[in-house]
Amino acid sequence: MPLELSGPQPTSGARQATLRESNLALVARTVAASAYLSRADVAGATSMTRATASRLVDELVDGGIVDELGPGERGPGELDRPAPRRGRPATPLAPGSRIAALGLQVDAGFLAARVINLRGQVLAEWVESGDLVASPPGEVLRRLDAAGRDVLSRVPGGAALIGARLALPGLVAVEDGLLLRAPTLGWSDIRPADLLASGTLADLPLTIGNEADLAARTVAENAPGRPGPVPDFVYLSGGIGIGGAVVRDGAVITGSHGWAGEIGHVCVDPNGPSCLCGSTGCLERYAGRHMILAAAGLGPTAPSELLAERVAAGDREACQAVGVAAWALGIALASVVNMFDVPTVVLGGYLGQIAGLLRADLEPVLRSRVLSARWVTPTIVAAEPGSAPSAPGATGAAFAELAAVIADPARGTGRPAG
Amino acid sequence: MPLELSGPQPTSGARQATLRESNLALVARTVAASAYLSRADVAGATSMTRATASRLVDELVDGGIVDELGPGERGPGELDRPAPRRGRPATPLAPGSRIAALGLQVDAGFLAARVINLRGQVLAEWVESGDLVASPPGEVLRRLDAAGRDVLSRVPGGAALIGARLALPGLVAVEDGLLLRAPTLGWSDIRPADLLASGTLADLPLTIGNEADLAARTVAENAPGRPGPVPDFVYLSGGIGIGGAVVRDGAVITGSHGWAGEIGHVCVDPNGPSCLCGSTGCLERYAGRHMILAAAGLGPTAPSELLAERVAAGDREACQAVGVAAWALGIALASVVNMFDVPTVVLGGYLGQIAGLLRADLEPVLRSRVLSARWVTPTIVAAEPGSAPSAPGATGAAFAELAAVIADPARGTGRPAG
DNA sequence: CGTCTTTAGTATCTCGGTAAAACATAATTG
DNA sequence: CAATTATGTTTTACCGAGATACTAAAGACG
Repeated sequence: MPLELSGPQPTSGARQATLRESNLALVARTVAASAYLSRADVAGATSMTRATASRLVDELVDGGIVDELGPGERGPGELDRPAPRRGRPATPLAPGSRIAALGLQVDAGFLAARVINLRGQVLAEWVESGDLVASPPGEVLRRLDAAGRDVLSRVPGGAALIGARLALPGLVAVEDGLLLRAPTLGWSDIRPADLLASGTLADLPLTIGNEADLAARTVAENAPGRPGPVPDFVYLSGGIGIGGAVVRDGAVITGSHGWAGEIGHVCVDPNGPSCLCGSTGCLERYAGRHMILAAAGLGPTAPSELLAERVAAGDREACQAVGVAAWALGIALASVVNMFDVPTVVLGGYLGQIAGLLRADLEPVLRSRVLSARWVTPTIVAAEPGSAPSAPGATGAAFAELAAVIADPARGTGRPAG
Repeated sequence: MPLELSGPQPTSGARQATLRESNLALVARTVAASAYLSRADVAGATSMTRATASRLVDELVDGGIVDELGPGERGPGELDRPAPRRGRPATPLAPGSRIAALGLQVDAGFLAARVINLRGQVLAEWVESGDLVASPPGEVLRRLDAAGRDVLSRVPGGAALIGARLALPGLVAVEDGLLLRAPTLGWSDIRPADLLASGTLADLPLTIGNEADLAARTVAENAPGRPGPVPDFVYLSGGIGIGGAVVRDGAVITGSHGWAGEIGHVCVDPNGPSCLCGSTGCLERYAGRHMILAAAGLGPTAPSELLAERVAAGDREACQAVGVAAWALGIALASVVNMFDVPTVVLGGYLGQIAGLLRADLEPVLRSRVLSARWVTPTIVAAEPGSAPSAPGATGAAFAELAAVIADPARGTGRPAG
C-alpha cells in the first residue's frame, strides 16, 4: 500500500507536550464519536493502555468536556445504554452537556438561532420565516441579535458557551469576518461582527461561515464529532440560490480561500440564461426554487407539497419544470462527481424536499455522464425531508464551534451563559 | 482564528516512538525542502533544539536518506552554496543521492522510463515517441519492461532503488494495481504488474497511478519534497485526451477512489458532440489535440509550432480552432475554479505548448465566469513549454515513490540497482 | 449465601525522547 | 595570536506513555 502525503504536514517539532495534547484530543474525539464508552473502551479504541486513557479521560472530565454518566442517566443520541455484563460495571462517558455554542443563520427565507451542546442536544432555538431578499443588513442583523440574546437567556443555567458562528448564503472571507457577496440577500461587503456587536453577543466571539459548508456538517456529523452515515458526499443546499459543499473523510473541502464548492454556479449550458453572478447558464438558473416554481406555474412561496401534487396529477408544466431541474442537476453534478470522485449526492433545503420528484430523472443522467459510474454507482440522498425550514446552517455553525473544542480540548472550556 | 478539522485524524494513540518517527520525518522533509541546510538550520526551521535535530540528522545520514556534502561538493538544484560566514563552518546537508526510484509512463504518443534520486537528479532515462492509440497492451508493456531494464543498467553503481511507479492516462484503481479504462490507448481492465513481472523489474515493487495526478507533482515539487512555486493549482494534461488534477497545499486531491480531477470530461455544452466516455460535450471534444488540429486543418501529428505560425499569420481556420478550444477551456475551468477555489491553472502537455495562443482568449472567460475573480484573479501558467515529449508523468511517478521515503524515513532504504 | 470469575479502574515503576545547559570545535576578525 | 562567533556534541533533567501489579465491583455458580 503506497504511502500518500495528504495535506499540510506539521512544520514544528513535536515534544512531549505535543504528544499529550494529541492524545488528549484523540480521547475527546473518541468519546464524541460514540456513546456510553467506558475508560476501558476508550483505551481499546485508541490502543492506549487503560492507565493512560484513564488519566486523559480524568483530565477531560475536569474540564467539563466529558461527563461521567450516573447510574440511571441517559446519554446522547438514539443508542441505548449497553446491557450490564459480567465484571465490574463501567462508568459510561458522554460528551460534556454543559459546553455549548450558539449557531446563527441568515437565509433569504428565514432567520435562525440555536444553542447546541457537545452532545448535540438543542438547548434553545428560534426560527422565524420571512422574505429577506434585498433586505437591509443592519436591520436584519439587529433582529438576529435580539433573537440570539433571547435564545441565550433561555439556555439552562450552568451552560458554558464557547462561541457563536453565523451561517451566510454567500461568498465569505472567514479569516476577515467579511461577507463579500450574497446575491440572494443582495448584501455585499458586510462585517456582521460589527453589526451584532451592540447586543449581548458582544462578548461571545463571532465567526462567520458559508451556509452550505456548515449545513453539510449536519450530514457529516450526527452530533459534534459523531460521524454520520456517509463520510464522503456532495451537498447541495437548495433555496432561491443553490449553495454547495464537498465533504471528504468527514471534513468539508474548503479550498485556498474557503470558497470551494460553489456548485450553484457550475455551467450547465453556456448558451443558457444569464445569472446574477455575471455568468451564463449556471445551475442556479435551472434548479433554484423560484425558477422551478415559476416554470411549474406556481408562486414563489408555494409549498413543495403543492408541486408534488401537481406532478402526481400529471400536470404538464409541473412535470416539465421538475424534468428540467433534474436534467440540469444531472449535468452539473456529473461534472462535480467526475472532479471530486465523491459519488454520493445529498440534496438539502428545497432540493431535499423535492428529492423524490427529482430522483427518477436525475439518477440516469448521472449514471450515463459519470466516468466511474460503471464501478461505483452515484446515489442521491435527501436531507431533511420536512417542509418547515430546519435551518441546518445554524446547527452546522454550532457544530463547527464545538468541533474546535474537541480538536483542542486543552484550550479550555468557556464561560457561563447569560 | 478558528481551528478547522482537516482530513482524517489518527485513530491510534501516539507513543514516544511515534514522536520520534514524526520528528524524523519532519527533519527529512525539512532537508528535502531546501538546499545546503546545516544541522543548526534544521533545528531552527523545526524549532527543535540543536541536540535533537542533530541526532535525527545523524540517523538519516546513516540510512542514506540525507548526505553530508564535502567541502567542494555541489548539492541539488539551482541554488548556490551559502557564502562562508563567521563562526564554525556548517556541514551542508542534502537529500541522499543514492536513493532513487524508477518512473515509467505509457502515453498515447510515447513511452518513457526515468530513474531519479532523492535530489531530483535524473540518473538515467529513455523516451521513445510512437503512436500507441489502440495498441496491444502486452506488447507495449513488454517494450517498456525492456526499456526499464536498460535504463536500470545504466544507473551508476551503488544506487539503491526503492520502487517503481507507472503513469497511465486513464482511470486507475491504485490499491488493486488495475487500469480500469484508458480510452485514448483503448485499454481496459489491465493489471500492468502482471505483464511487467517477467523482466528485471520483477523484484522492484510496481505501483501504478493516474498520469495527470503524477505529472501535477512535477509542478507541485521541483524535486522530491521540494515545494514548487505554487502550492495550489489546477493541472491540465493536454494530449489526445485531457487529464486533470487538482493540487491543494502541495498535495494532489485524490477523492474516495483516486479518480478525482477528471477535468477532461467536465461538460462544456450538453448539446455538444458525443465523447468516448459515453457523455456529450466533454471538454476533451473541444480542446483535445486531435480536435484542435483537425479544426485548424492540420494533420494529427503537426507540431505546435506550425499551429502557432498559422495563428500568427492570421489563418482563419487556425484562429478559430484555438478560439474554440480556449472558450471551452474557459467554460470548464471556470466551473473547476468555482468548485475547488484554486485559482491558478497550469497547462501541461500539448496545452502547455500552445498556452501562449490560448491565454488571450481564455483569461477573459475565466475572469467573467469565476465567482471570486473580483477578489483573486485566476491566472494561466504553462508547464514545459518545449515541444519534445518530456514525460512529466514518469518524473512524477518517481517523485511519488521517493515521497514515501521522505514521509516515512524509518522504513529504510532499499536495495542496490542491477 | 459465599466463593470464584471477570472486567473496570488505579498506583507505581521503568523506558524513551526531547529540552536545557554546558562544552568542544573550527572558522573569521582584528 | 587572541577574541569572537556560530556549529555540533555531551550530559543531565524532566515528562509522558507503557508495563505490571493491585484494588473494586459486579455477575456466575455451587
